[in-house]
Amino acid sequence: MDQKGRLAQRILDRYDDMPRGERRLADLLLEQPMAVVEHSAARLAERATVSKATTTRFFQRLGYPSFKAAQKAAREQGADPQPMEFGARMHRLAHHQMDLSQHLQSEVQNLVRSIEQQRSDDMSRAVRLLARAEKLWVVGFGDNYPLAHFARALLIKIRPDIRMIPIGGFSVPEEFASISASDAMLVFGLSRRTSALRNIVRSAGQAGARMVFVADYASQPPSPTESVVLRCRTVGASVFDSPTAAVSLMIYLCASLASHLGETSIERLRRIESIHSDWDDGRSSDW
Amino acid sequence: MDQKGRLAQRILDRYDDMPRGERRLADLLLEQPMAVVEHSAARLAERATVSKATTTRFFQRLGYPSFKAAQKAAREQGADPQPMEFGARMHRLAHHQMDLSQHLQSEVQNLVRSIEQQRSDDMSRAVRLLARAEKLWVVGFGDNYPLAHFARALLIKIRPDIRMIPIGGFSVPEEFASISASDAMLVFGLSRRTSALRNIVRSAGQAGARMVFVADYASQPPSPTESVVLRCRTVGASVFDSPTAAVSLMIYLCASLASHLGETSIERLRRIESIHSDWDDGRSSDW
DNA sequence: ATTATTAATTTCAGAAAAGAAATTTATTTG
DNA sequence: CAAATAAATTTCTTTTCTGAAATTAATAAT
Repeated sequence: MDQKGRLAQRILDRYDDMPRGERRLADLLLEQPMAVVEHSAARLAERATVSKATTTRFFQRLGYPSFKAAQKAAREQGADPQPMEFGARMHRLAHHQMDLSQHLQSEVQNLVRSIEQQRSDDMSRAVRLLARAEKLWVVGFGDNYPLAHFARALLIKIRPDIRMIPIGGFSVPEEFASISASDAMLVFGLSRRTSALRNIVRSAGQAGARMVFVADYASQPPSPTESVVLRCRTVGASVFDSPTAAVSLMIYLCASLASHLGETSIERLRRIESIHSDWDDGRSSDW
Repeated sequence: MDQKGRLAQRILDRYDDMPRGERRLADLLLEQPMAVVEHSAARLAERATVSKATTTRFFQRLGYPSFKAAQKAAREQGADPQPMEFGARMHRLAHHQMDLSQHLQSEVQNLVRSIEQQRSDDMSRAVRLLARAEKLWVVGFGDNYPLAHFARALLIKIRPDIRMIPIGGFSVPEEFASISASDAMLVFGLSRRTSALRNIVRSAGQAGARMVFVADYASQPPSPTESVVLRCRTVGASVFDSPTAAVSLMIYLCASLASHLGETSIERLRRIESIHSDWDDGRSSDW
């Protein structure tokens, strides 16, 4: 009935009733979607510490006639986006009534799964990387802009020199010119990635800046050395993708960063708080 | 140092090598941490569609001598996180109790509680109100600005005439002057509410505009007739308040609105999608 | 205190999963 | 084209998981 989706989609669809070994493969492939085209089935098995037999069964369970078939499909769709998704969403919008509990379930799953899958050393690498940076660039275009904005609002509370890209209506290259090898960049690339984003990432890489990518499972960010990829599940119960898990992860990331920075950031938070109360930006309960 | 970990922590520790049935229980308990004290082992089994035997084994695998022991431990440790004052937060930050599983639990609780408490007729009133409006104003200052921005990004996909306040560096009254009685306003007032916000709300009320407030539980928005208050839990596990639930609620609200608007919004979404692909703002999986 | 009731654990047999090895299929090389 | 090699799949066996039923422990009622 349903259109055969991308590999990641198929995995998520069946994730809940996969046995342990297959789940290991699932996790591996969600984390590294390219692995399926880059490695042999045997190598995948090895990396997931699972037998070759299990690997074969895994791809069969996903509905592929064979591993090769899955690999081929992935290779073809790899550069190509998922073509049918939009139509499917419209269909769902038109016919399904929105159901809060369904939404809740989906959201909680996004959260739980995203956080479950998070490698704690990735997280702490990200924190160290952001802490060490001289200037910190926060980048997000289109739908990712509010997310970037949100992250910046958190970051600016705990350390100085946080810059947004894009900003106002200013031309990006002019602003971006001042990036240096001692800087770090927090890049939001959920769902749609514009060429502007690609350009920036490339330039930042050339400038030698470290990067933290916030991505969904479907995408494959570049991974230069010393960059970190934080993946979020963004499945939406209806028309829209959900950045909820990404937001949540940012809160955790920033809290960790604050903790890592220690007294410096505490002092900064205090100062901000005191300025606020000077200005009487109320925390009172009435509006 | 730390006592035996919290339930959620233990679950996450072992999650990766849990068999399927136990994972069902794990998911259930991560999503509803209170379930372990509120229900019997048999009831948990039932809710996770798993046998009682599995439930027993599950808690044993987690290292508890028995289900009862786990329940007792949860009851003692389990009082859910209360909002803390600034000082307490600083203290916690300084003493570095950053724990992913705690964050997760707090976030899921925020989500679940926020959505559970939502009166469904409030939701649909909000939808109708936003659907009927001629122009739609989205308002959020300070920390609420990214949220407002995010909401606007969703709304503009499904209907025209969405205005942000504040915008750019423009003076608010000048922009705001064009509000009319046939307009509606979506107002974000989580945590800190500035005087600018109060002013706007007052003026909008005088102009006769309908309003949807997104507020936390601590605050008491004004409630003129025909306005709706959507409350969100924003308790953070660490330094920062968490707008996660608010984000999620906005997604639902906007999806419902899209559904309510029907063909109009579908058409609009299609147009947007097609413009995107014209411009080749890629949905490709590479960066 | 004894019994009745309910809840949790253990036992046990059948089902599912997983790996090793055998087999088949594809690919390379002579 | 055949043989050799490599890769994927199946088969077969062992191990792990699971639920039903039996057992034991806890709680309530008399």
